[in-house]
Amino acid sequence: MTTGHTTKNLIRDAARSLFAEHGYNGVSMREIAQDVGKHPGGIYNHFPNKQAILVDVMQENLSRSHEAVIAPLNDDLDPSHRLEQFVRSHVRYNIANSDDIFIAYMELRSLEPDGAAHILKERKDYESALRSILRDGQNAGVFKISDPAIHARSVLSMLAGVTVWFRQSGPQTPTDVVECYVQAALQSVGATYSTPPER
Amino acid sequence: MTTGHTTKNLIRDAARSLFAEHGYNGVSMREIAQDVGKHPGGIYNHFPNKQAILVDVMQENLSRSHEAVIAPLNDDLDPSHRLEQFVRSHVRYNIANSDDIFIAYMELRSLEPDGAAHILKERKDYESALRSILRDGQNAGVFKISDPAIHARSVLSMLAGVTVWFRQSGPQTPTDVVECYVQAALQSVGATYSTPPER
DNA sequence: GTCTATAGAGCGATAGAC
DNA sequence: GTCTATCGCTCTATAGAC
Repeated sequence: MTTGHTTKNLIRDAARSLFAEHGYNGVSMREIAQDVGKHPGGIYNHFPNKQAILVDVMQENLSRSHEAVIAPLNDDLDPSHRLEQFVRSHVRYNIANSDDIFIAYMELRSLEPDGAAHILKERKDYESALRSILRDGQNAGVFKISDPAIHARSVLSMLAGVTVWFRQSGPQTPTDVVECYVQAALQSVGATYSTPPER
Repeated sequence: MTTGHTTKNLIRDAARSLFAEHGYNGVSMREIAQDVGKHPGGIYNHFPNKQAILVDVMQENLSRSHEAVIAPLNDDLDPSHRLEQFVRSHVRYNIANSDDIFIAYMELRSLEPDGAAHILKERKDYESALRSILRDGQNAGVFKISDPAIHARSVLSMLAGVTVWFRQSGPQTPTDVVECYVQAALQSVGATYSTPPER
């Protein structure tokens, strides 16, 4: 996913994959080094310590997901279509970057306080973008929700779940899965969902 | 949560709490021992190794949640009310046992193959109980879902998310939160949700 | 920038006295 | 069943040659 084959990027890519599979505490610097074909000490020429690799992986994901999901949101759309736009690009991003999403959810607790503060703030921004869509829809009377904050979190955890089970090699195509989650997410806040045009 | 204050139960309780906070790989036998006021070697009088503690914690959760959520399901009810019954008891259980739910989702990858096989089977049974409710509702024409299997997983991950943020000390009461998730879950499969009687 | 070598600490697990 | 003591191993991180 990272562009450029510098050693630093190779280390980040290897760490992302290993962290997603075994967890931050389940991966050693030796394993990361071996994955990029280098010797253990060499990693410290590119990152000051193990924690910095985790922070780097998480921050890269946050900026990429912001660019892919939050930035394109069109404020001129009505709440239902804005929500649909959000959910569709969010699920697409989750499927295409499942390792990152898995890490974002699982390894918050592995962050030391300094890194955690910045990353938690970016996560809050992401959550509040969805929450404001839900609030608009509630005020406009097109959503049926009793608490926008809780419904925002419930939608996000629902959509994060796709990374746990979806595999490109499985029976469903990404497009099928995206459409299914769009339906579930829109319906969960009481928005009307209409089947997309036949493909 | 475990009844009886035998040393074995105290070890299991301490491990559950520590595993939920720092992850299986982030907790040492020494920390568990210190939490129960014993010395490290003493744990091995009650469990053969660290992995056995994790398996024990997970299995206890599976049997308790089965008893609390799956066993009471009333097959005579129509799909909508059966789903509502499932979701309500499931969310209640998740809130009251958030450490267990967190561990069940996060530490599957920390299980060695032997323990994983049995626990994955019980999880599949749990998921298929929900899936069969969804299929019944789909066949009866009362749910709007394009794939019962995906919607079942999406409901379960939505409901598991409550453990990430809900705290008893927060602004919402458990009853409020349960009701909100019941609404979101029922609406997500296109079932009609009517506000519960005023309390 | 990459290597070898290793320091220093913490890990799971065991042995044996009581 | 609990203690003390310790083995053998792996970990993160550093030092210094090339």
